[in-house]
Amino acid sequence: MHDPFETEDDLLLPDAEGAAERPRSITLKDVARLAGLSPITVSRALHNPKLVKPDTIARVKEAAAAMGYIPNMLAGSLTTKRSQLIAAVVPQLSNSMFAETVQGLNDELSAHGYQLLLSLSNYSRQKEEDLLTAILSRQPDGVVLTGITHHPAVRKKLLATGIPVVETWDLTPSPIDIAIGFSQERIGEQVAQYLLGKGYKRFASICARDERAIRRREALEAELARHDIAPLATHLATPPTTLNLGREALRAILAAGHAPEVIVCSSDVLAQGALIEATVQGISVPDQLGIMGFGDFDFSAHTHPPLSSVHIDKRAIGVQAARSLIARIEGKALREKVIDVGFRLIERGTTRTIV
Amino acid sequence: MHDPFETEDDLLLPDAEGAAERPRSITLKDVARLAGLSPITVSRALHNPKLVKPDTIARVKEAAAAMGYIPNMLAGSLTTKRSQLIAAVVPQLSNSMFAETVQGLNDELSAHGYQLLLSLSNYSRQKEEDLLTAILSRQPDGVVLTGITHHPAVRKKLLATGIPVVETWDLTPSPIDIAIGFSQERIGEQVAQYLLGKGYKRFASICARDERAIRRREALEAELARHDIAPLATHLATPPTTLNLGREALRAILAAGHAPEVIVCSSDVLAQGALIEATVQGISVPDQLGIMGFGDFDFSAHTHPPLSSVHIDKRAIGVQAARSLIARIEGKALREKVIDVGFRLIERGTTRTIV
DNA sequence: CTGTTAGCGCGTTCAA
DNA sequence: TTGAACGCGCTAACAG
Repeated sequence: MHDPFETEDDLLLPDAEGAAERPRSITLKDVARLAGLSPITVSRALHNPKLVKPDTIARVKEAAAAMGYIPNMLAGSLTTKRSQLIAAVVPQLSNSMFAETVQGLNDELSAHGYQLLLSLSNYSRQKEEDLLTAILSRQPDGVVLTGITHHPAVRKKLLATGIPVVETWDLTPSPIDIAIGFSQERIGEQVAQYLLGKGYKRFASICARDERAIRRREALEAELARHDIAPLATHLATPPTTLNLGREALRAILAAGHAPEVIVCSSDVLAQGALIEATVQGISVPDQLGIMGFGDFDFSAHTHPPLSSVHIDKRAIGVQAARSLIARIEGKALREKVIDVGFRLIERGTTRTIV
Repeated sequence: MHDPFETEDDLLLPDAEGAAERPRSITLKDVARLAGLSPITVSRALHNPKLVKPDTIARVKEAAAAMGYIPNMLAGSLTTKRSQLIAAVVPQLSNSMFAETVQGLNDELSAHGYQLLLSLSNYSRQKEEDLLTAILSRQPDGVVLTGITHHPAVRKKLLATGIPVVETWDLTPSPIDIAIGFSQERIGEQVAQYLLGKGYKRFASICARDERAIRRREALEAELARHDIAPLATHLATPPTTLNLGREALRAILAAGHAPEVIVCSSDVLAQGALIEATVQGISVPDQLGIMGFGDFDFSAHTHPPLSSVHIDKRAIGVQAARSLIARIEGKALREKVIDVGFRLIERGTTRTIV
């Protein structure tokens, strides 16, 4: 097969001074002219080869390659009403669990010919709403949101466009369209029960200023309350949660004179920070202090001692979101609009093993 | 101001069965009709208000809000040839330094009204090339790539379109368009010199199978060779680099009977793993074993002992990439096509302080 | 300040 | 199996 570029020895270099004068781009028409066909035949040869004679296809492909033809999807999507674009809004990428979800989402979308338009809301409802308008103006085939609480206009706009939507990292009986996540409340409750079962009585927590983390903590405290236990202290940390925030939080809690038996963290990153701080201060974990994390990061099994945590399949949330969206776009009926990916308490070395 | 949605009590719910029948979307024409104006006036009122009388603008805005009008950017971009879209290709997001760069890129782009089309290449040149075609078909105003080595077709296509391009995380005298990064070679060399200066003689390394990491290691070994030192062992790890990979690597190196004085890691994540493994094995760091990381992650200053590392401003690479691209798009002349963001050796507790 | 005309590049629809 | 006409929704260019 011949090199499609061998005749191109006159490539234009981008212009260093001022706006680059882009060469007028090659269109379907140009290819058609070279191949001696009509534009529509070229279009079909490229996207719907069954309708075209094999040698015509060959002629088209050769012409397209020779000219370095790249289709203009803006124009295509304008007619077909399909953009092959999925938009996702997550709070943050640095130091967050969402990077894994975005990775999963991307991988699955990519495998199905979709592309990802990514926006970061920085945990701001207003920002999310602003982003959404810009997003919808790109006519995405689907939208992935983080969480279930949004600016009221978000729900309204999304319902008005009728576009498939997945809300992630949480569950709700009344999703905008589809929800894929897990119950914060059940986690809080089960963590409480687990730790109570271990005989812990004096609780503290280090919690990110993140709506879901807060709901988990509230559920935990509610369960403690049912056992007549009030938490000693809660330290709030603004995301992104870093290891140092965990260290500082534990330091602050201890400096305030609290002596918790166990400390519940809203992220393993914070938990690892607490673990290091405890180690540095000569507090033995788990003998003198238990530490419970969240997220089961891939470092969590390998700290010393390894972190007890709550496992969430962060990647699966993204993969599943992509699948549901694609199914919806392709008109397949969904088995369920609310998918619970669950969670698993992981007992490791930072919580005591004997009661 | 009146609620734009209060008259909308007939929102269509997405159809659970089969493809959603989307309501025909509201266009500029619809808004124009309601406002009693021509479409172009509405367009101007929305995007070029200086050309329009204030009360006309008010009428337009009211009509647009009442109808829940969302512009169709595909159509707009088709005419203007400007998509307000920047495409970025990075190898991975999970557990990688690129998440920070993407975050910086996004934040800066977002502040200037651009959106981000994100693709992940999984360190594959071929995948990058495949992605690029899909990317270019969206008519992005600019492209951000990771690294300076690409499939030959990548350079060709990019030059042919004349689109602004930034290559990141590395430097080269001959970028496709713009390069923003740092010199792998100088890092390898300086790390070698720094460690030699500390009196280390027996070196091992844990290195990701990543082109840039490998070049850093090679530069380090070249510098060692100049001092007649051959490294004892190199352990290669496939990205994403996890803490456990670092632990395993150190274990493997020791099990093979090597007794390095210092171990150079291509990422702080690996370094932290090595640190933990050393601690677990009762090897005192830095007394019996020095550990040098790379990347200066935000946990690195807070491990115990804190990690010596090479600081890279990962976020700045993204921010700077956005700025250069935007400048280019707006036709401003760039001061330089190759921007060295530099690096800084950070001496902390995992390398010995006395010679 | 506002409107008319034309066309961006493509795919749907209908016809041959 | 191929083609012609048309329109997707918008804005540039020109007019008034």
